[in-house]
Amino acid sequence: MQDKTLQKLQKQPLYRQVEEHILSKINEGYFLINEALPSEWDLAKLLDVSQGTVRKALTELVEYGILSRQQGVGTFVNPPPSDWGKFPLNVSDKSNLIQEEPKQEILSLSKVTIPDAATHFLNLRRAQQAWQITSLWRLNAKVIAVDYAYLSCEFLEHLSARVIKESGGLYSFLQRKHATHIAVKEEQLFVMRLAKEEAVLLQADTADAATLIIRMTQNLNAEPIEWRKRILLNHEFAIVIR
Amino acid sequence: MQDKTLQKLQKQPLYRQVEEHILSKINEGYFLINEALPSEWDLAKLLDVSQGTVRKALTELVEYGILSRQQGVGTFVNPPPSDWGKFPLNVSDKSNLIQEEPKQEILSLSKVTIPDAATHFLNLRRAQQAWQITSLWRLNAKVIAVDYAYLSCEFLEHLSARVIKESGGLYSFLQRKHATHIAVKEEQLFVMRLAKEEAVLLQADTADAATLIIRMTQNLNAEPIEWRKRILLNHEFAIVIR
DNA sequence: GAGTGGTCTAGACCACCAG
DNA sequence: TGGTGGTCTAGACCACTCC
Repeated sequence: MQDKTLQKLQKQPLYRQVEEHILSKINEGYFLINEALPSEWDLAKLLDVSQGTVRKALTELVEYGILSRQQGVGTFVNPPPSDWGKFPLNVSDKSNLIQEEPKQEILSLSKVTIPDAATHFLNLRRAQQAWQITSLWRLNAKVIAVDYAYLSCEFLEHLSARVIKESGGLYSFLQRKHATHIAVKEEQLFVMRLAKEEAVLLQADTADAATLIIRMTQNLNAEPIEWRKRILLNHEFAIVIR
Repeated sequence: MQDKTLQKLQKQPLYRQVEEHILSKINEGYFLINEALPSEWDLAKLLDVSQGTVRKALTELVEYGILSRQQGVGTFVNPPPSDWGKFPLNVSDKSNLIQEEPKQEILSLSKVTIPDAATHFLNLRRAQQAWQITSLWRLNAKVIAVDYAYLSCEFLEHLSARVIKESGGLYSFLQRKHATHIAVKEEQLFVMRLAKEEAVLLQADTADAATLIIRMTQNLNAEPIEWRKRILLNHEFAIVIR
């Protein structure tokens, strides 16, 4: 029983260390997206722990949405989540279960003074600078939502719309390029009427009803990453919560 | 190794049988609400399984929200969930984390022809009869939501507003009196404008914006139980999703 | 039939809480 | 200090998938 890669006798439980190890291998590109991991027994041998410990680690990563399991086949690395989030839209036709995810278009990226509402969650001071990423969401060519994401400039010094697009979204970019796996901490939903600015962007009437969604995301160490505000026209589409 | 209460060599995994056993003991009133269960080791001895198997069963019941665990203290039976659901409301004051659950008032209970939208989920035919339970929800005396719950009459032959009130809500009633633990299968959220009928009930203006919530609930065997429609005025309160 | 995930055991030790 | 939940092991067997 020799310590090979994991530091036993640490405050962190062994299975957490196994999780960290697997995550870092994913980040390094050693375990590839949509590819199978080594079997539970092989991982156990590799890391010098029991299969049960590997199993517990994999179970948590499956619950986080990072891995998928198929009995008799293997355990696979999921692609990074999209910026839309985990609640798909459901076209409310007669019991059609057509669930779709809208397409993102990044409108702009810039440094702005952070909105007051976001300061507390991101641990920033009032009127400090932060990245603002504005996106438009389309379902079948129709604009259905606008989106303002805010991130601390200290956390991310360099950023451009191009690299985010190339990665396929902010969350994908953070996972691929900054080894930051993202998790939603909380979402808050309000009804509202559109202000002029959003009505123009959404090609809708002022005073139309919409859903205001505030999303707060963090990394797997529960450190705040992003505060996002979305205005969604879900008259004809349902937000599906499972 | 004698089979005492569980039937081993069954298609169901042992830990599921342990779950069933614990649930039935809760339903029988043998394990009391807010009281501690026997320790994992005692349960293991009692049911003639290993502590690991008991542990896995308890873990699932904790995830369902039926039990709570406290390290070093014990495992406790939670009170049944309220009809409000698992998403509390958040007063949107300056980062006040005051989360509150509104108070329910049952307005009426009657047999009606079921709305078309609910037939598919409840496996009923069009224009069949179903129970309709109408509730009003108040936050600090202010009316904020109306609620129409539908249940199959075949599933529940006898029902009255009084017994539901006495139990503290429909879900509580189903758990206490019908051994039916309830789980949300899916919720769908739309924005809408108030129709006259709801505007009156909610003491709001016609054409005011509101959130329409469709909730589908099932028992732990994934059989459909209830289809519920809620109209919520969440201008000033957020629905909090964790 | 070989290989994978899924279940189960018996026994050990650790971390936390209460009296 | 004794009892509880939390972690970990080594080894066994089952259930499923694919060749």
